[in-house]
Amino acid sequence: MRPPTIRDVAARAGVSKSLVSLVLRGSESVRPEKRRAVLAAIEELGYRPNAAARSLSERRTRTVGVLLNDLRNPWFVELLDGLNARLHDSGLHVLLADGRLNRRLGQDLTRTFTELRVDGVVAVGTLQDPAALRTAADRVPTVVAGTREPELPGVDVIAGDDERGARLATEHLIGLGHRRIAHIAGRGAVGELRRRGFEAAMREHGLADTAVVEQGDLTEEGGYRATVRLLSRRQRPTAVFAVNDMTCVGALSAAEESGLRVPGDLSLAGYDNTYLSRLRHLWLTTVDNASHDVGRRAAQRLLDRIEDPGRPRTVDLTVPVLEVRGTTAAPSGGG
Amino acid sequence: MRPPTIRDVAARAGVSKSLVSLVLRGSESVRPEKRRAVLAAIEELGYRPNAAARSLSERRTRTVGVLLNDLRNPWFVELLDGLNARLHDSGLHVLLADGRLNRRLGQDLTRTFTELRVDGVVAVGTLQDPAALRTAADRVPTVVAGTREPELPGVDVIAGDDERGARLATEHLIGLGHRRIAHIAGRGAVGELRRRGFEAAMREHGLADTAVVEQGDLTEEGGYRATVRLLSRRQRPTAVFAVNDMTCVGALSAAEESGLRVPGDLSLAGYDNTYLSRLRHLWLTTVDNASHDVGRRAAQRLLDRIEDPGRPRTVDLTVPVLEVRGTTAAPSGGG
DNA sequence: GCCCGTCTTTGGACCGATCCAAAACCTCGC
DNA sequence: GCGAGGTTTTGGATCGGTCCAAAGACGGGC
Repeated sequence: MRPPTIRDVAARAGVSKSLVSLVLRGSESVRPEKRRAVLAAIEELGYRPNAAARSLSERRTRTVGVLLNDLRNPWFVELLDGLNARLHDSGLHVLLADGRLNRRLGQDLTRTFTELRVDGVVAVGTLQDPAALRTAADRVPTVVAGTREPELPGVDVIAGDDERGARLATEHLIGLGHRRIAHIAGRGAVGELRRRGFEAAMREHGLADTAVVEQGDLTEEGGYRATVRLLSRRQRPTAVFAVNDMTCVGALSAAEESGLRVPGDLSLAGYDNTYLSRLRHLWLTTVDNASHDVGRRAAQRLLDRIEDPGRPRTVDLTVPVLEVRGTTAAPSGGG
Repeated sequence: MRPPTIRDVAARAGVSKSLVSLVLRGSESVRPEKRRAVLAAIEELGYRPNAAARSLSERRTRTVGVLLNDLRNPWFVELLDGLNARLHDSGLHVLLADGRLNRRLGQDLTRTFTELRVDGVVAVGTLQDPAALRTAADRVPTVVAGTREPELPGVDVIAGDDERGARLATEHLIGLGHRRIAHIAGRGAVGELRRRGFEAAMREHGLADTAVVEQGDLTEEGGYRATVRLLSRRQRPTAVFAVNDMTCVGALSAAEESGLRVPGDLSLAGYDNTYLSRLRHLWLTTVDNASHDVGRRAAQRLLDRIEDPGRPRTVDLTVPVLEVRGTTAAPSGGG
C-alpha cells in the first residue's frame, strides 16, 4: 500500500492533478471552494508531496549542504543556528555532514552533495582537505563560513576578523600589565591570522622580544602539551593567548597541574566564545566572533550566489568582541 | 549548460542509456569493452547520477533521517559515529536534523523527513515532543536510540541500561564510604530511570533515609542551581550523583563557589562519559554507556526493520561501565 | 444569441533515472 | 545454413511531481 500521490488527491477532490499542484504551490487563481476540497482531500489521505519527484521536475532541491570539519568542536553551533534561521526563511533545508566522521569511511562528501544536486554548499570552518571544495564549487554555488580559506574564484567568504580579534585579546593582556605573553597557535588560515594578530600587537607595543609562539593543533590535548612546554622555559610567560577555547582549556589544565593559579599566576585567553568558555567552572576570557551573525550572513551570500552564480567573489568580515571573564587579571609579581 | 545525464553518457559511449544504467549499478552481464567505454564517457563528461531521479524510480532514497534534540549537548557524538559507520556499510546516507534548532522556527522535522521519503528515522535522545514521532513511525521504519521513550508499537529501542548505570555510580560512592548522597535528577524517561537506579541502590544499602533528590533539567545551569540548593541544607551531602555530565559540571562550579574542594569535601559523579568529562580540567567520574555501540546497534535494528517492517518491537540495552576519574574520593570528615 | 476577454482548469510533455520484456547477437551442433 | 540456447543490449513504460499551451467557463456589451 503505497503513500498517496497527487493523482489520488485529485481523484478524491474531483479535480485534475494540475489543480492540486496549483493548490500545493499556493496559487492565487484557484477558486476558494476548489481549494477547500483539495485541502480536505490532502488531509483525509494524509498526503505528503514527494520531495524527489518535485526536485526532479523543478530542477532544484531546496536543500543546502553544510560541510563541517568536526562535530566534537562545538564552536560552530551558533553559526549553524544563524545559517539555518536565514535559509529556512527562504524555504531551504539544511543537510549536515561531518567531514571527520565521514572521511574515515573514505566517503567524498562533496560528491554526495553533487549527486544530491543540493542548491548550494556551505563549508564551515577549517576543512581537512580544502582543495576538495574546488570540484564542488565548480558545480554548485558555494560559500565558506568561519574561516578564510580556501580562496577560490566563485566562493564567497564570511568570517570573523581573526587578526583583529587576536589583537583585541593580546592588547587586553598587555593592558593588564603583562609583558611576557605566549601564543598557542593552530593550523590553517584561521591559526595563521590569529598568530599574525598576536605578533602585530606585541610588536606595536615593543614586546616583540618577549613574544613566544608554540604550535598547537586546535585540540585540548595540543593546548595542554604546548602549555607544558611553555611553562618549562627559563622565563615562563605570565599570560597565554590560545588560538581557540579548546586549546585554552588544555592550557588551564596544564597550569593547574604545575601548581599555578589562574588568573593569579597565569592569565589565559581563548577564542570563539563557545559554550565551553561559558561553563561557570571554566569561565574563560575569550573573543566572540558573532558566529550567529556570520551564519546569517553566510546564508545571505549563498542566496545571492544562487540568484546570480556569476557575481564576483566577496569577503565579509564580522567585528569580533572581547569577552572578559575569569581567566585574565593583572600579573602578580615582578611581571 | 546543464549537468550531463545518463543519455549524454550513452551518446558519447555509443550505447543505449539502459546499458549505462547497468554499468552504474555494477551489473555482471556487461561486456568489458562496453563497460570501459561507458566508464570513460562518465569520466570525460564528469557525469554524476541524479539522486532525485534515482530515488524516484527506485522508490527509495538510501537516506536515513537522524533526529537530534540538541547539538549543544555533546553526548550523542559517539553514538552518531557508530550509527554512521554501520549505515554507510549498507550504502545509506545520514541526514542530520537538530530538533531544538528547528523547532524554534516552527518546522516539523518528521514532516520534512516524510516528504523526503527517507528510508528510516533514528530519534536520538530525549525529544522535546516524543508524540511527534508517532506520525513518522506510522509511515517509515523508526528506531529510538539513547533513550527508552517513547514506547511505540513498531519502534525499536536501543539504549544504555540507565538504571544499572545509576546503580554503578551510586554504589561506587557508597563503596567509598559516603552515606549522605544526593542525586540531581533530569526530565524524561532517562532521568526517571537514573533516579530509580539511584534510589534502589540507596535503599538496598539501608541509606534510603539519607538519600536526597533535587530536580535539574540536564543543563549546566540546572545542575548549578540544584547544587546550590543542596549545599544550603542543614545536613549537606558529601557526594552528588548527577543525571548527566553537563549537570555535573554545574555542580562542580557550585561546589567550588562555596569553597568546597572536589573531591576532598564533596564527591561528584556524572553520566555519559562525554568529552566534557574527559577534559583534564574537569576529569569527571562518570558512567560510560558504550554510545558507539548503541549507535551501531541502532543502525542494525533499523536495517532489520527496513527489511521487515512488521517485525515485533525490540528493546536493546547496553551494559554501562563506570569510569572513575578525579571527582570522587572517600569522604573526609565525620561522614 | 453571439462574440470577446478574463479567469479557472486541464491534458500532456517533461525531469533523469530504473526496470523489464523483447530484440539482437553469438556460438555451437547438425 | 539453420535453429536452439545463452548472453548482451535495447526501447519504452514508469516513478510523482511541475509547467505550459490550450480548452472551458463565465460575464458583459451589442
